[in-house]
Amino acid sequence: MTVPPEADPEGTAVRLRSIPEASVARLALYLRMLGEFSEQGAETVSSDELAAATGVNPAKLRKDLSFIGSYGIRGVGYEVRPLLHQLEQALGLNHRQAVALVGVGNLGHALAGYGGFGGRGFPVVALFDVDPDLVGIHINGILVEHVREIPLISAERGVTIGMIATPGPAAQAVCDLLVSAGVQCILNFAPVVLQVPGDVEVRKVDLAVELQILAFHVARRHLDDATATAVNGHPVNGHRVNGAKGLSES
Amino acid sequence: MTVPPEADPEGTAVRLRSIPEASVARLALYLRMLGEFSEQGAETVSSDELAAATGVNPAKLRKDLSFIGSYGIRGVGYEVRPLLHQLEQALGLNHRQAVALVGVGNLGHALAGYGGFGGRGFPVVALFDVDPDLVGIHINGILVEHVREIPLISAERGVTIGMIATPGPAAQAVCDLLVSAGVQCILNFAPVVLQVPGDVEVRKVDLAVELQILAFHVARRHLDDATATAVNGHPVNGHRVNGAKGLSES
DNA sequence: ACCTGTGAAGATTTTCACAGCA
DNA sequence: TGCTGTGAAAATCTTCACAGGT
Repeated sequence: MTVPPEADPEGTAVRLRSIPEASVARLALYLRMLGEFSEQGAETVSSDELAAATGVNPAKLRKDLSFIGSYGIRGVGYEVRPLLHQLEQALGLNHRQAVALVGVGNLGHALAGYGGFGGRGFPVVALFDVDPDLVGIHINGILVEHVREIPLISAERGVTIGMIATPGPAAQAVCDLLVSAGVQCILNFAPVVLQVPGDVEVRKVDLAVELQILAFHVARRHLDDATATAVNGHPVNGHRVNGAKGLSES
Repeated sequence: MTVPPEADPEGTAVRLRSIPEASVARLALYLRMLGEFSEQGAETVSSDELAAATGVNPAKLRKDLSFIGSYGIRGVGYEVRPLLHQLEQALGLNHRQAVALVGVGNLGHALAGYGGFGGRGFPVVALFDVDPDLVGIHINGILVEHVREIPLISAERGVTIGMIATPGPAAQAVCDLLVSAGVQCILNFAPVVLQVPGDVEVRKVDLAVELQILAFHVARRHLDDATATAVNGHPVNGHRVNGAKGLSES
């Protein structure tokens, strides 16, 4: 028997389930920007201010926040501190998420030393590689261990997120090891599509693809300019100059 | 006078303009995967094969390819080699794109040494930083120059893409310098929203946000499991498990 | 007067399903 | 038969515009 489509009407948990995927990505953005507002001593922000700071449309932002049931104050805005906590809770940042990083070559080494993780509630608690020259060294005070230790050590240290920064061909095997250790969330920097069970979430960061998307836009722009010039006699400047627009992002 | 909606019927250039943004991102993916198929000596691929390899729905893939006017062969599939060239052309990879990288701290240093760029037609031709300890050193054979040289050197070396890997507070100033040098495409790793003129394209890669999105999914999953277990008596395992592919073990 | 919360319209993207060709 | 190419339906996401508090 399957789960009925509408179990638990008005339940406390269910509202989370219904946050659109696209909104989740932006909520994370709002959270960081709110942190900065908070550090600067702001008590409240309006949707317009926060929207400008994050490059998002204000109505969209309000709708995003409405998904986590936030309470803004009409005529005023949102109280920074409470909103911040609400976002943290919605994003599951109440309990720390321990990160294991596999592959400490070029990119991996940088990620291991990158301050942006630990400071934000994602401490890197384990490093792995296969290279005998790397296994045994310390990076940022953390010992690099052999990949074969992944299952044991991940379980031991309560790893919930795995980052894969290995060469492409090694990624799937590493992924399988992480999954076998119970890791359900994987951030994949390797240029391959990982095969995982349905209860594992994978996100991919693909730098070469990002550049190619940009390359496409250069090419298109040159074509646009050429045709527009041919018709108009002078180049176009089509888009609005960014009152916080146009940087739609994912 | 504005540009007429349908100048150049059947023209070679215009079709490019109409590729949906979401498709462009996937075309880059197909391109890489095709490269691998090609290396393995495949002559043709079906949309199903390529879709499986890239993790995309086959119908979506066919539609994506139809935007660049590709000619597949019914009953057979696509010829790897010609399709590859068509994709390269559509993505603007016929002429090399020179990349300038600003900020060679932790992350930037790794990016500078990352082989995935130069090998794919995106040679890094200039490095910049403000830190006196870094200015003057060589990374991968490239001299790190002072940020103030950005306008001059970028123009000299024909930079078309800028990558910003500085700390957040420095990013906007660096961005302005790149724009003043005529750079129209920027890949931004700094955790800020850049303000740019309308003719400049920015893409953002935000690692902390990626982790937070994952964290959200862990949290949601735990809630789901809890409720599903409560209803079913055992945890759910929603999706298909995806026929054991490949690169097995170590 | 100002700003949130949201129904409804609009735009975009995904998926289906099948005609048509090799 | 097998697989592409594509209208049309469905799903998702964005934007508008305004009711309703403060």
